[in-house]
Amino acid sequence: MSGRWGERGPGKRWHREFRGGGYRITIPRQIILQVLDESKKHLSAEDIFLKVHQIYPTIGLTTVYRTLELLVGMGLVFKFDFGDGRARYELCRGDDSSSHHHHLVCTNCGRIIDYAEFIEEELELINKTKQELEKKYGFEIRNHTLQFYGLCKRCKAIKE
Amino acid sequence: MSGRWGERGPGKRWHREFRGGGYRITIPRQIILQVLDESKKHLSAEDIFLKVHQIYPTIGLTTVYRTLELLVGMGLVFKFDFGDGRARYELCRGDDSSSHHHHLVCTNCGRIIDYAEFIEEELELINKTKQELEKKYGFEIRNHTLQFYGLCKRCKAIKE
DNA sequence: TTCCTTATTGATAATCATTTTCAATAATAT
DNA sequence: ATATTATTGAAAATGATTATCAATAAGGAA
Repeated sequence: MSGRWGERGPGKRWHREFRGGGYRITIPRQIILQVLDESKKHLSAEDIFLKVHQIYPTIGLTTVYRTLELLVGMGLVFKFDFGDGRARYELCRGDDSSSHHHHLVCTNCGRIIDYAEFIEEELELINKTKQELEKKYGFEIRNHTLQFYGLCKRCKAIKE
Repeated sequence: MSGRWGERGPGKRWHREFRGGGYRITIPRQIILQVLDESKKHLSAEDIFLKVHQIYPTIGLTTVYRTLELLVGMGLVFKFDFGDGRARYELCRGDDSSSHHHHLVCTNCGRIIDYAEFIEEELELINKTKQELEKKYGFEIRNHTLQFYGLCKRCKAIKE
């Protein structure tokens, strides 16, 4: 409320990543990170803009886009797409089970389900694949998505 | 060359799917399908437009978009996204190994690699997951993607 | 075949998410 | 405190995709 994130809040938390890259730690950036940190779900740029706007009304949508681009480049945020024309963003949270991006997407209504079944097994295979691909193609892999597309129960029923 | 696709070419091939849905089999649709069928790679709408244009110069970009949307809805074409702001389209070719959508995407330069390593193992696990998810969530799953994001060899080198 | 109905087409304009531009502002180093 | 320069936000520009609408053509009926 009293605007001193720089002392012990999110501002401090990513201090190294920012200053190491020559980037400044600004209020808008701190609040965007705070919003991402407090949200579990895949947010669109506008979702983020609206949430930040409640805390910091002078924020501009442009700044949100720019900051997200920066954070993606820094590897702090993961950007992905469900095919509905708007990108989604999510804070990277290490390799634990809360950071996987495995979804079930309805191509008709756009509904998205984060599933957790087989996550352990999947992550094991994916990790193995990842290492092999990094070696073979010289990539530095930072993230992955596994998405299933189809019709959700409701849309399937509507279409008979 | 002599434009008689309706006799034994692609026009005939998807006759059932079209007429069954009440859709008409038109020249533009046949050529779009022909182009998709002859292309292995994930094409953007504009890629497809340009290829169709060489065969059928009066084609309009609008028709390409509309037809692709129709084909996606019919389940004949798979639409997906690499995060570069334009959708890609690919003809569905059954469940064989030529129809997987497993990619390695460079988030810096946009390079895309279709990899084939571990495909068998992956498909096995994915198929198992798919069936479980269909049962649990009532989805009718039609497709999936598995994508790894990161920096390609070249971009990694440039950034030190 | 010829005509009729209506889905489809293609040019154009409209949308919508994302980027670019640029003068004003604010975060750091000195 | 001050100078330097990254960052911001408003507004305009971009680029992919979608909606509009009169003209055309596919497929069924006569």
